[in-house]
Amino acid sequence: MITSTVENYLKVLFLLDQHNEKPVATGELAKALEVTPGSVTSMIKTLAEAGLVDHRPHYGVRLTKSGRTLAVRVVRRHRIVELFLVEILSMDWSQVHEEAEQLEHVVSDIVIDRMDELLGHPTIDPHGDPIPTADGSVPVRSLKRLSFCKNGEQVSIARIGDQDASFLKFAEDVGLVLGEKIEIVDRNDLTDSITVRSSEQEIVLGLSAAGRIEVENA
Amino acid sequence: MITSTVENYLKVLFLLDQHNEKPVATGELAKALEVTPGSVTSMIKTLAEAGLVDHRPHYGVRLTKSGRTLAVRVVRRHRIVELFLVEILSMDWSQVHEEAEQLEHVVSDIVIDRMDELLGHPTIDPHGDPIPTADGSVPVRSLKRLSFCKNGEQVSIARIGDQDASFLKFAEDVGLVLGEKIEIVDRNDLTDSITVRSSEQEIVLGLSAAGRIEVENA
DNA sequence: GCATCCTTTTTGATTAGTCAAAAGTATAAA
DNA sequence: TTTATACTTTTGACTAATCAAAAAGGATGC
Repeated sequence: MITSTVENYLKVLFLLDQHNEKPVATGELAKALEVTPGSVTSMIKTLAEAGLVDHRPHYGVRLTKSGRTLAVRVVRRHRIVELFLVEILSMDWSQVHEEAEQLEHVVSDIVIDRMDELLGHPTIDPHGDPIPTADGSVPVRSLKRLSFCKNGEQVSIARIGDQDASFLKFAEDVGLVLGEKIEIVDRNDLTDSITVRSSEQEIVLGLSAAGRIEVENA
Repeated sequence: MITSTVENYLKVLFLLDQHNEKPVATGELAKALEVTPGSVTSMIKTLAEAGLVDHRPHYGVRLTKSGRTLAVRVVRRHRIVELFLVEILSMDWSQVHEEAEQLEHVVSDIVIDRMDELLGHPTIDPHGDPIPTADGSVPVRSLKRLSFCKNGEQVSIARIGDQDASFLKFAEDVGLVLGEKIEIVDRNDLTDSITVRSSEQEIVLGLSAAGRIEVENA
């Protein structure tokens, strides 16, 4: 039986593996899952025996095909649930991650299908992350970090993947919401900050905060 | 921490305790939870130490006040979720019990409140069972079994608490749905059956099946 | 009063997942 | 080459929940 714990290991492995091209280090996984490295090693052993991951000791872990399939299913559930909570239950953007973290392990396929239908087969979740399709394909978006934009560029907010509720709340408050068009007013390496103008106001962000926001050309 | 297992023990204890006036026997609990009697005894010991139940060995178990409070919260979550799945996600009556059985342990109070609001603060779930209020009170309905009705009585369907999906499906198919008005055409002890007329058709039921349907005077 | 039967409790083992701490490896610096 | 450092793996122990099987209670019949 696939427990929630296993689902979490696979999901986090999938999410970490997207950025890195290298296999995932056990320590990295331990940090992301908030367990000790020893726990990860022993669980990885179990997952490897079940054929869900490939493990080369002292090197790293990678999902197998069947591991990836399971992981993608969990991610799909998570993202559909998040969007559902925001759109249908009018919940706050910043609250839904925690909630979805629990629900992703128990909602049935039937429920997910209904939600998907009710939402009109959406392709992105409230944070701008792609929603994997029912057949397991994961759309890829080519986005760039706001911190890499140049003066004068016109872009629109495409993703704020951050899971920190207070950052999300701040972004929403200053009008940095998905789809919002902004112009780069001043990107300043000296002060380590970037100033952008939305339809409503000018906002100054530190470059590291701006790095957590992704945009596409408007 | 309150685990799902503990929540299930408390919930089942609450539901069993409603019918019986005697304390619940461990064997009864074991049957309802589909575990061995030994498992129940050891869990009951744990619950008793946590002050959630009173246990008199070789006699029976009863919820304490705090145990009951927790149990009622679980039942509230279960019933709101069931209704939500039927009303908002258009799921089948017969499927939602299983689903709610999982969800009841993970949905947050915020989500339950939103669902409750969206549903217009309902008082009964899809099976006709009362939905406990947020402050923990459980409305009582005075219903009688269809099998106890007399010829000529006019009643309306008030509750079909059965959790067997195929029985629920049958009831729905023949139009025995909540609120439906029916008349008792022939209650026959000899053939152990009862014939009722709804607006659409005449239906013959065995008395034991009729015992699983509860009605109120129309 | 005592044997019988059914239920309950106890005992010992098992599984999943975890942690703390010890032991082992790889890499980079000296 | 040796040593230091950082990371990974192993080991042993613990908790929650379970089961199977043995032991103990309690009610009933005679």
